Amino acid sequence: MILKELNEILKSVVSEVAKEHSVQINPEIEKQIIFEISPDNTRGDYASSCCLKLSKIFGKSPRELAEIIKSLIADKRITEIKVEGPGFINIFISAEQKYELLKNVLKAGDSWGKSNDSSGKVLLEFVSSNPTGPLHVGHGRGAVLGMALANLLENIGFKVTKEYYVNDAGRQISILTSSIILNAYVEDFISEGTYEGDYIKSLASEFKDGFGDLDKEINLGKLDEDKDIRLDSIASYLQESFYELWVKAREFSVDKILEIIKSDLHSFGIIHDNWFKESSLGKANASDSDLSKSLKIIDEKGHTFEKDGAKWFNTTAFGDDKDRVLLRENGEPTYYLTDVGYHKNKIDRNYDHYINIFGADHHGYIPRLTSAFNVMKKDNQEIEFLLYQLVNLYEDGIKKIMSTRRGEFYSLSDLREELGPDVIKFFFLEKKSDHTMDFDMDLAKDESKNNPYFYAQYAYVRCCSILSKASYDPNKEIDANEIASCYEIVSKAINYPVFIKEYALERSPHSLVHFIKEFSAAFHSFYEKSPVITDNEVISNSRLLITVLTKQILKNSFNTLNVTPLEKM
RNA sequence: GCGCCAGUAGCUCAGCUGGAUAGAGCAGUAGCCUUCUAAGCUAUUGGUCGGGGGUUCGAAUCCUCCCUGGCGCGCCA
Repeated sequence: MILKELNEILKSVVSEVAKEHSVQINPEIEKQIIFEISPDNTRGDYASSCCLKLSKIFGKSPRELAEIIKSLIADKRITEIKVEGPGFINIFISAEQKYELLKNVLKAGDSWGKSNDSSGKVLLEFVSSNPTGPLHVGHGRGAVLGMALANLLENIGFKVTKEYYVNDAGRQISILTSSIILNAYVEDFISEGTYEGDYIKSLASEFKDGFGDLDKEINLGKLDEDKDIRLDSIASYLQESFYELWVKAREFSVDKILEIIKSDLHSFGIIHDNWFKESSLGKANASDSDLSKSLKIIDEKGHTFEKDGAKWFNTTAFGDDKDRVLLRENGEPTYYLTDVGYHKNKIDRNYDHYINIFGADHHGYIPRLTSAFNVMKKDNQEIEFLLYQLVNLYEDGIKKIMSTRRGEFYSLSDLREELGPDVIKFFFLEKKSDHTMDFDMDLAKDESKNNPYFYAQYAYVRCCSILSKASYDPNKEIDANEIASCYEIVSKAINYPVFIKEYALERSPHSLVHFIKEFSAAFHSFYEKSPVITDNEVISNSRLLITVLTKQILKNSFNTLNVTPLEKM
């Protein structure tokens, strides 16, 4: 990469000057000795503001320092170097050199943008929605974000494992199991608090067809008025009196709903490598379970205490605002402990980076999980969290209500059936994830430049359309100046790996969407003012090269976002 | 009350590890189709970057206080 090489030249020149002036440069400042990619050609191809930052320690004015550095920079690819403004160094690359650099893009093809700059294993956990129903629209945002992030990280050399944590134990699953049994075998019951909706009814009837009739009747008897007490007593009654039914119904429900979730995800092209079941963590009192192992470590490191008959973890020592209970007064593990155990299991699987994508409503959970992780982790392991905020759907300018009291809700698959997966992915990724999003369904359906998804796809379609009529011939003559005049397309193409790396390290797929929008705009503009297929063979071949490059960069970008580029519209 | 996230053009949002005149799309205004898809392009109007202080050569960006909005603060999961 030319930018990397230019940065090395700049660094060595600066350190040379520093030596002459007996100036010490600390690593913090050294990081700032770099060139940046210029957004337009008025300031050259690359610019550095390092002299503004270094002027103080050199005891010289920024411009003065810039002139010294300028005089020492030499590289055959640079045609011009200028000191401008308060002390910026702007450098210009020759058109011929740009053409040479573009050949690398063509050579790399689909792998342009990929690198091995980073290394290490990443465990990326995302979605992890409870297997109690189909995914809703909000889950979709987390799912799409996770997939795009995984692709970005893989582009720059990380080995990423995508994991889904399945909460297949606990109270919600008991309620789900009860819901299925009640719907299958009981005529009339109080539905408040149970899972409802068409998917429950159809699963219940499917289960009844498979399991058959019961040999005794379910008699719920008198039930408490309190919803939670009622639900728990139904669950324990069913579990005790109909054990086989209960176990079968639970397995059936979880399996079936996981199938629904998987199919929701697959229809968006989202594939998890690993489905980790909470039930596999074992019991807290089993000596070699993940739960007991994690308890033991936190205990041994002296971070637990007993209070009110429960076992606590002093997470406040790690920045949490409250200490947290691990084992309840009755000896049962809390949900928190199961998550701690899950992370113990993750740690033992020896990854370098752990990334958890959570809905923003779980942000309060981060300090306590980080506390546990840091107590249990091995050296050099680190954890980070990415949050995504709510999605509000708007249709005809009106906020769409996504759930009803009957448990019927407007699901992710409903949205997909209405719009198709790709435009949804593009829209979800367009905004920063940690920001509430208004999703305009009318705009998503619009087939005009107002819709950024169509606008970008249309640029790709135009490339394909041109290239179906003529092809770039690398052996024929080109006009380097003609190519270099397409500054934005050329600059973005040459520097594409730099952008990808930045977006991956910043964990910001939304920046790639903005890149695509800008890049498409640059191509549409080019398309209007520069007819590609002309009588002039040299000009045509040059413009065909621009078209080929655009197609390639758009393709690689769409692929990274897990969006399928359209060849025709 | 405490914590997290946000407040940038009429609307939807970029920019935020300090740097050269604050960007884009929509909406508004004025133009461009015998020519590779006008499903598009060009030009232009529009901003005390929520408000007050501070840090410095320089602040939308960092610190602090305040205002407004969203979310979260269980021995629930």
